[in-house]
Formats: sequence, C-alpha cells, structure tokens
Amino acid sequence: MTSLKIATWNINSVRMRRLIVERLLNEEAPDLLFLQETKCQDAQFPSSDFRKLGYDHFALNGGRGGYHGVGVISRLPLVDVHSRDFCGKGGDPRYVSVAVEVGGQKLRVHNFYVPAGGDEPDPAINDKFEHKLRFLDEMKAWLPTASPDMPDIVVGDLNVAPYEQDVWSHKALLKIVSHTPIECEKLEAVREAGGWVDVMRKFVPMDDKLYSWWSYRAKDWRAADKGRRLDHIWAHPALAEKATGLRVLKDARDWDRPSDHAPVIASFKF
DNA sequence: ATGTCCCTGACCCAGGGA
Repeated sequence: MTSLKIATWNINSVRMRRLIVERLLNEEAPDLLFLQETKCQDAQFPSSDFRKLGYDHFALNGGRGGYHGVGVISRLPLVDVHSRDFCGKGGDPRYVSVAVEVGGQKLRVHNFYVPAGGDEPDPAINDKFEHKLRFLDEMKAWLPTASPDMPDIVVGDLNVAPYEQDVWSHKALLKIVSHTPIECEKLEAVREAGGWVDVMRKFVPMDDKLYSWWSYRAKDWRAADKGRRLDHIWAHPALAEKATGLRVLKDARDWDRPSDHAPVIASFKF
C-alpha cells in the first residue's frame, strides 16, 4: 500500500509567505505542494528554506516574477516537468505540470492558475474576462482525457466557483466574476471533456457550502464567511476512486500574514 | 461590496492586479 498526499495553495507571494509555507510543510507533510501566484522569479524562489524540511525537488514557472507564477515543491523525485504558455501569451506563467512515480505507476499533476478575469463580466469590454474565457476554452481543448495508463490530476486556483454551494450567495454572485453562468459552464465543460472527477465534491455533498477563499477586504472574514471555492482538485475516475480524504485547511487563513486562499489537501491510497 | 494586500518602479508614494 502506497499513499500520496498533495496540497494546492494560492500563496499570494511565496517570498512574503515562505514561513507559512514552511508551517504547512511541517504540520501537514504533503508529498507535493502546488503553489499559485508565487510572484517570484525562479532564481529568487526560496528553495533552500524548503530543502531543509526534506523537500528537494522543484518545478517552477515564475516568469519574470511580480505577477502570477506557479510552482511545485516535492519530496518525491520529479520524473518529468512541463511548462506551457496559454492563449499565446509569453510572460504569463500560469501552468506547470510534474510527473511522479507512485507505487510503480507514473502519475501526472497539472498545476493551473486560471486568470482572475477582472471585474466586468463582459468579454466585449473587458479584455481580462475575454482572456479568462479563452483560457478555459484552451484548457478544454488541450488537457488530456481520462486514460487508465496515465492517471492525471488537475489542481490549482481555477478562479471559478462553479456550483451554487461554492459561493456564500448564488444569487448575489451571479454577475460577479468567478460565479457568472458563462464561467461556470466553461469550467464544467473543461471538467466533463476530460472525464475529470471533482475530488472536493466527492467528499463534500453538493448541498453543503464549500469555500477555499475569503476576501482580505472583509472586516472579520470568519464571521462574515462570504467565501468562494476557487481552488480545485480533479482526478481521473480510476484515481478519484483511490482518494481517501479531503480537507480545506481553513485555519491557515488565520496564520501569520495569511494568503486569502486556504490550502486544499487530498490524500490517496494505492 | 471599494474594502485589503502585494507587486513594481521609483522614490517614502502611485498604479496595477487580484
């Protein structure tokens, strides 16, 4: 029996928050941690801090730093690493994938940071929203479909809360970017096209609230609890069957100088 | 719902992005 524990976290600057990244690695000991919004050039990534904790393997796509950026911190050797540009944009680092060997099987994890999309949910007047919709279309066309010999996982900040109970108020957020019908439909189309299983919703019933993000702007985020589920873990069906646990580490939203996202952690047994 | 936080570039603040 082999187990695998993975975590995904929009960290909102890995340099600013390297201490709470260390805290997550120490307290949760995931085999792999997938980060989004690292805002950090690869050469500036604080790898040595994480090496001290036994994480020796890194896959970084930080571009020129400053904006966006994704990275993977791993205890397991990475047998393959792949970065890709989406929407024909250079210098817009939003994807990196890694492959690891688990229980004699090669397994790939795709780490995404989908564009947030700005404020106005109209692609005709908002280029950022147009970019987000195009990004989702390209994800759908490009991501591999389910195959038994290459079980894949998708993780990341997909910046869409697709279901009614993924937001604090479905009605109030229908015209708010992240929960508009067109985004929800497009994200759902990506998931269905690839035959992916929503691992978070496998563990949390559709009728229950499920959030991974709470705005910095709320006076008391926990009391207001106006959250959204922007972060996701998807797996191919055969792999989703092996999932044994799922947690949103809400407490991390209150750690010292927190990210506005909480880590999402999934465990698998093979 | 215009509030908070982090980045850059250039200066101790403004503007962009989320």
